[in-house]
Amino acid sequence: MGEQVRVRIAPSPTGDPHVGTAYQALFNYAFAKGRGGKFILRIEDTDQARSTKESEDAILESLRWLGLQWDEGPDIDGPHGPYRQSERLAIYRQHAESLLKAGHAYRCFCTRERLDKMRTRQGPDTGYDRHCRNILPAESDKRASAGQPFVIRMKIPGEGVCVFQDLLRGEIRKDWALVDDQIIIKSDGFPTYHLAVVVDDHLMGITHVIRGEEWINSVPKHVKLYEYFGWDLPIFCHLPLLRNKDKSKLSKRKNPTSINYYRRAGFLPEALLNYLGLMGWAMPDGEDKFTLQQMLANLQLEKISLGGPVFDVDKLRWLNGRYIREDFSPRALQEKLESWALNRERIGRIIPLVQPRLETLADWGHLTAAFFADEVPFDPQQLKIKGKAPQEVAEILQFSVWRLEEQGGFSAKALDALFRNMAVTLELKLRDLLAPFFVALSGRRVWTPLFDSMEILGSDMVRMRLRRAIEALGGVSGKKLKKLEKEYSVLFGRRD
RNA sequence: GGCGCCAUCGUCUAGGGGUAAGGACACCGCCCUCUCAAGGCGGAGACACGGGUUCAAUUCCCGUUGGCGCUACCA
Repeated sequence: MGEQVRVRIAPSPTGDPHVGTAYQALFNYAFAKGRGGKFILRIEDTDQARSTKESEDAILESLRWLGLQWDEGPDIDGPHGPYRQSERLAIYRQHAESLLKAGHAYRCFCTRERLDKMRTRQGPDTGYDRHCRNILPAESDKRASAGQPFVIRMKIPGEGVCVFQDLLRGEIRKDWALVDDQIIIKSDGFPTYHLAVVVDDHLMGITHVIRGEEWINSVPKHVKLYEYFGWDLPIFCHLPLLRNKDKSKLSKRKNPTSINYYRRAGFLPEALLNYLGLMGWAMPDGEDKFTLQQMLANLQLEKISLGGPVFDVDKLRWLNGRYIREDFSPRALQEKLESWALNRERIGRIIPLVQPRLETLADWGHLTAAFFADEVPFDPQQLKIKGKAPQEVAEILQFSVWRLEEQGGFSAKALDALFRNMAVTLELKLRDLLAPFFVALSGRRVWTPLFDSMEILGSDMVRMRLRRAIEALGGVSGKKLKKLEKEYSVLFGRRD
């Protein structure tokens, strides 16, 4: 009997809770629970600029909604806490110090300017030129204590080849010469992913590192760190990446990726989970519909197929339909509908908006339909702003999507300010600017007050409908997007 | 560009040296039916290409091509 299985999901709280996170969480969870192991949630918030508490809360909430309950996490203390990396800074610093002392790492005092210059000089292919690698320790200490800013880099061998095992792919090898002297502590004192993940996975007793394929190329860095620390390697298992229809990595521009969107659009957590379970894996009997319990009882990681699966909303809808038809009595469905949207709370928020516009009680139906829908049908011809070409309207909608993404809260008041500001910036009358939003969000030119309605609809659904409108206007191509981003940063300030 | 990973119907997949290459979504047709769904039945639809290995390759090996990913003081 080997040691107990311990796995983790380690999301970075930098945006909407992503279905890719749910996908990774599902396989980690099912693997651990299938063999009496533990499933740990760790928040990787080492990017100070992009991490937010709202995002973290949303991620926890959506994983709970899916029913993937963790055994240890930021809100459930365990023997290896804290489970938020920003609260573990001392641990990383201490480990970085030990590498420094052992000569496995060094301070790098290079400025951004020097690095930029170096890169343009030698092209983008070669990594850091190891300029600071040979600074004598005494000298390094002196400069550091003199207050000169620095990062800490790990030493990577100049030659030889790194060989490691991936549970699904077998042996993988990569020349050390192609690996960079990775920064492990940033100048703000925070660790980068590579240090933090290795230290935490070890300290938290993680036995199987199950994560996305995008990490394969950094495994050598991790392997080296394990070696420097004298720790045993966990088992690496890199899952394929979920894809858009065009096979690129699943992205919100081409697909709904926010778990909250699916929730709002009326998908059931068990159906979404089941669908995700079909990505790269199949039940032994080939049955498409299965419960989490059945999945964890049957999951064998080795059986996962490696072609990147395309996320097909149509099949998800079909599966979701099966759950609705097969697993609910009319009574149970009624309750489900009530908890989803047909409840006093939600209807209570809508009433004040429609009451002034009601001539008969029956007008309720068409006036509020958009609040209970996923897609709303609209006539693309009506997505107009006075004096603007359709393509310009699409660009303005794209700007608004970006602005809304940056928007912390989603209150009517904040939206009011946001759109007024946008109207001024774009030199448009608010009324003209808003016209296509009414159409995109409700399918009609007139609706209940926009900002209040948006608040009720929620950020995810609003942005989804705006993206659909952008598509209907011919979309924004990749090339065009770059240009637009520049324009955007001029008009509204930097965006990342 | 460099490096890494990957490759069965349009999509998700099963399979594996000798199969009629199986299932599901989507699509088409028929049945059921007050409509539409659902359901039933049927249809069309795949082993990327080229070399090996072998009595025999879709399956094993190599190459090509293609796709994706990584190439940040982001994860």
